[in-house]
Amino acid sequence: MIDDALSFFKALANDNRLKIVGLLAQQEYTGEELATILSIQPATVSHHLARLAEIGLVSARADGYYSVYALSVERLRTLLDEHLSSDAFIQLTNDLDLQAYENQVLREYIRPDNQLQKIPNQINRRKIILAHIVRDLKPGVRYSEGQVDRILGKIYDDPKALRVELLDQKFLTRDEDGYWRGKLQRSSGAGYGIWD
Amino acid sequence: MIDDALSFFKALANDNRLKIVGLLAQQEYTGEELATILSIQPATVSHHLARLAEIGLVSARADGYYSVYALSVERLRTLLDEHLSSDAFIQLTNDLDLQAYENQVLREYIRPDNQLQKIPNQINRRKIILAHIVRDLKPGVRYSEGQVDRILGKIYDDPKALRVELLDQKFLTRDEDGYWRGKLQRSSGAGYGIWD
DNA sequence: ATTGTAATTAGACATTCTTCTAACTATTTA
DNA sequence: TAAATAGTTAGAAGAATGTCTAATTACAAT
Repeated sequence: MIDDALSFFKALANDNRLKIVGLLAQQEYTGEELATILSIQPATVSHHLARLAEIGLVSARADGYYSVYALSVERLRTLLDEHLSSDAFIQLTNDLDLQAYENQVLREYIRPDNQLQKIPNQINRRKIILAHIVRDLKPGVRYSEGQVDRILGKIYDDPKALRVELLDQKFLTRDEDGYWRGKLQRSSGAGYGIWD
Repeated sequence: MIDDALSFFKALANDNRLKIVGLLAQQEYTGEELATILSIQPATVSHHLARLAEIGLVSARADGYYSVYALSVERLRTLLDEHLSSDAFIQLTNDLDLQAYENQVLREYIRPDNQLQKIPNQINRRKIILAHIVRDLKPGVRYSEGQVDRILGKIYDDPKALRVELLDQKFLTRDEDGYWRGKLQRSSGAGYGIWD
């Protein structure tokens, strides 16, 4: 997936290869002609053509002892569609663990026995911890203050402080009838798509 | 022109930078988060973000001692338009001397005193020479065989051979009333555009 | 004020890439 | 058949790139 995109951009990330594509976009050329126009050695042209051929952008046809090179317009269209479509950029992250940072922060503050060591100072990390902890409350259920503190007390020795933080950061809501869990929110900035 | 296209493709010709673009296409991230998700050092992330910022693809906003990075969607659209439009590829050749090969062949076979040394064996080169020589005849004018040979004789000691070649390769046409110059043709394969 | 954190920069090291020359193959022409 | 030509491949040298560590800057919290 990302390897294909990478091959595509790498293939075009060179001035002589870009020039070759530009030339072949207008007409066919032999290797000798390309070498002369670009002022480089035939061997170098061969190398660049091979790289362009790797992604199917260029094809060769034999003509006597000449090779005549042509741009594959079909393939160019396909490649542009594949790697520059609205989803293409997002799919570049397919193999990544998007939760890696959150998990790292959780491991840092919550011990293996599930005890919170300390409420993080930085708002960033605090939110990650709170978003995790609030999952101990069931959504849609209303809790008394005592119930909340009992639940929080199982993972931290100052449940009141934890409760206040959860309220401050809107992970927990209260009214005269008690507390309930708010909707989960992202830890980072709001997401948005490339093409709206 | 080509430098801009080159910067664009080079900026995206790296796996970690592609991943960063993919991540930022979905939401904002801090450098620390990117480093964790990509499993690389913050310094390396900084370096890649700087390269993406060079072409305006990424912008940073300060938030405390964090920098929050965002993809510039506007800029991405502009870049795609600029470098992948129908003309973009053709304009990559703007600074090239497209006649370099023809000129080299001409220099090889025609001496400074404008005398043709020899008719090239290879069809390729022969055509280039003939296309050049036929310009000694005015388009639209009808010549007798004697007139043709007199003109060709000024640059080559066997005008008859030259005349036959010009006819063979269709640079010259004849009927019962005489000879006339054919339309000029390209030396290489037929040109075609990318998007028809 | 001091300490801690995120980010950047400089510099070093290793890897990748570009280009060349030289050797070799395939094809054509004398 | 021998010589000439276009192209490819292998290998080497130099340039560019990616990544790291260490030092530095900017900001924030105790």
